Amino acid sequence: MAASTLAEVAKLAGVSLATASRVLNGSARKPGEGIAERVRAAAESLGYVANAQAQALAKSSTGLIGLIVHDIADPYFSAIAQGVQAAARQEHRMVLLATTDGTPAAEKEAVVAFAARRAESIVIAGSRSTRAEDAGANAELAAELDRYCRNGGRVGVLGQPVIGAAETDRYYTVAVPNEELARELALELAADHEGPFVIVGGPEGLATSDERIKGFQRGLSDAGRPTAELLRAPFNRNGGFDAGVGISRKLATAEQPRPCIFAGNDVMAIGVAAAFREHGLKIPRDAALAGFDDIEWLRDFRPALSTVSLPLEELGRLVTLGAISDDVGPATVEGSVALRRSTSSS
Amino acid sequence: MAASTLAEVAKLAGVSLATASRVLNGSARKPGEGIAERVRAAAESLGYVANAQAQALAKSSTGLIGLIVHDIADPYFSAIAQGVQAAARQEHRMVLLATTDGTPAAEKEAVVAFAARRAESIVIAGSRSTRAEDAGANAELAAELDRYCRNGGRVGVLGQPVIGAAETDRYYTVAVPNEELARELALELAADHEGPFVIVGGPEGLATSDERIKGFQRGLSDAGRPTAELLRAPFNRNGGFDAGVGISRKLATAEQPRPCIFAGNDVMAIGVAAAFREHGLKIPRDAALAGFDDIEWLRDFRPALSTVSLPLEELGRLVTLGAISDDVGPATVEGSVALRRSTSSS
DNA sequence: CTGTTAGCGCTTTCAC
DNA sequence: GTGAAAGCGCTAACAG
Repeated sequence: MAASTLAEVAKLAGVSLATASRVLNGSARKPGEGIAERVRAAAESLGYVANAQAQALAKSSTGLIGLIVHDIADPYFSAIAQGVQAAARQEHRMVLLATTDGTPAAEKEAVVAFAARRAESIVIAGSRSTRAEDAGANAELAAELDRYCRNGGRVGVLGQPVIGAAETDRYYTVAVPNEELARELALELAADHEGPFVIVGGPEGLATSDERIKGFQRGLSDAGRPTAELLRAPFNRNGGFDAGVGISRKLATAEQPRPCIFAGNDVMAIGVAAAFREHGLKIPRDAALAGFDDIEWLRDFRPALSTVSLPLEELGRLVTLGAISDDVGPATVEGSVALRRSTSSS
Repeated sequence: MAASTLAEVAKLAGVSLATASRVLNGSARKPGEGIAERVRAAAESLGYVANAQAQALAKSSTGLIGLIVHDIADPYFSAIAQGVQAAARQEHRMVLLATTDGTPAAEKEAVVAFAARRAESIVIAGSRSTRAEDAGANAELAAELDRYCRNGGRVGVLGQPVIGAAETDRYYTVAVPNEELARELALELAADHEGPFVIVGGPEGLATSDERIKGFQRGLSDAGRPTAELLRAPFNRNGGFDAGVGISRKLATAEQPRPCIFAGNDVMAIGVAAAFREHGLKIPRDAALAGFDDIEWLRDFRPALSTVSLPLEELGRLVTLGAISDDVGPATVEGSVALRRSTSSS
């Protein structure tokens, strides 16, 4: 990567390094227009492109922002990434991407890599794990993040605060009101569903999933309904599918009342629906089905999926802005229940 | 971003900068284990994280790879990004992300930014535009890319080669056989569809779209069928929807034979299907419908969409590997026609 | 307004 | 094996 240097440009233009720097890369002091013109011409003719590494080193500011997601191919995360990218662009930052499959250990590695690159902010999206076996890795992640903050970094967290983080004033958290929204969903669902409720949740300890489950149960309880049966499965499409297979079998075996299934997120719900189809069952005829997230690419799915709308891209924007500047007030996220055909009465 | 420096570590360990460097960051010469241990301890106690910027400057190699996509929220691109990310990780590189909405001007800007960051390779995904009005911007993009190559960069191109690129030996292109695959699709479709064919393509000049259209028409012709009517719309879900509305209206107006619609990509096809639904028309009853790409998140859509499967993630992996190392042979992409329910006979 | 001169943090010959 | 010193390309005081 050997492009021409500022020194070469300066020499060609017959000026000093400092002057060349001043005209090419912004500075308070503006050199005379005649000189400036010569420098620009020289730069142009040499195809000069400033070395951002060197600039970063010299002024210790990189304009980099690190983004950590579980899986960039997951529409949930790619929508968020879009928002992050938009905000970064608006603020003249570049984004460094890392995917981790949600494992705290990989997240920690990503933080180290970003810290090495001297990213000015790190945005970390995706649910934290509260499982006992992840406690160690979580602590390491928090420690790494704290160290990063102590060295001047800022971090934006989407969802739940990082477990065990200390330097809290350098964290900007945009919390998603999972629990409250899930409660509202349960309330609305309970209003016109007679039968029993079943929850298809993610693995225990996945914070987002746990919050949604908890909120949904609470809503049910508030509506005077019995607690829902809880099924656990991977928090993705196939997890939903597997759970759906189980439910379908049960429905086929015995004469059971029509259940209302709440899946922890939209893609799980889609999995449940797919399993139902394979077993000749129909939604909403044989079961009501609701998801969470309102993923854009799933909106054309039929029957239209009842879900909770989340402004994913906006979330990404907000957390990024908050992670860049420290005078961004706390953001409140508005989600809303969207009842559609998958939970209609029959 | 002021972390502790190598110098501090060296001082604490009571060794020279050089030695500290050798033990902390790999080097051919291995200092004695006793010394090494002291250095490591010092680094650990100071929470030392090497400054990648400084390293990059010193050894002029950044380990950065730039990725340019139209829209990271589009499942087509996010699948590719996943592959790019995987390859980058495997090769110990970090990826810098830029989104451009497909405008050559923004792509050029991204290239400049990556060049400034001294990214070692740039992967550029997404269709090139062959429209006359983009010619200028395309030329600038090609010029920028060429300059980047001349300065030692390598570029990986997914889809069509960059128009007007000169330094071709530093480009690694993974071409998608759009035309041939579209032709195969047409051939298979023609085998059991009686009625007329309609193509819902992207705007004229969008290379990917144009290739698919051309291949499809050729396949039709090879099958002894008349040329399909061609509708143009934005190359996304809403473009498909709008085109679908038009087709639905026409179908409703006059008594027409059941058409077979080929949409330029899956999301357009989904748009067409949505429009049909809104007009009370059913697929495949009132029209056969096929897409292209076989987007993973759309596989649970019903009726199952006939399409052409493309190994998107693998494609991302391949271009990236090719853009990193120059001894990666040309890759051949295998796509395959997947006929499903959306084009079944009735 | 322009030029000189220290660094920024690290790698890497080259001596010892 | 270890250390001293010269950069890598650029910015930012500080002089002139």
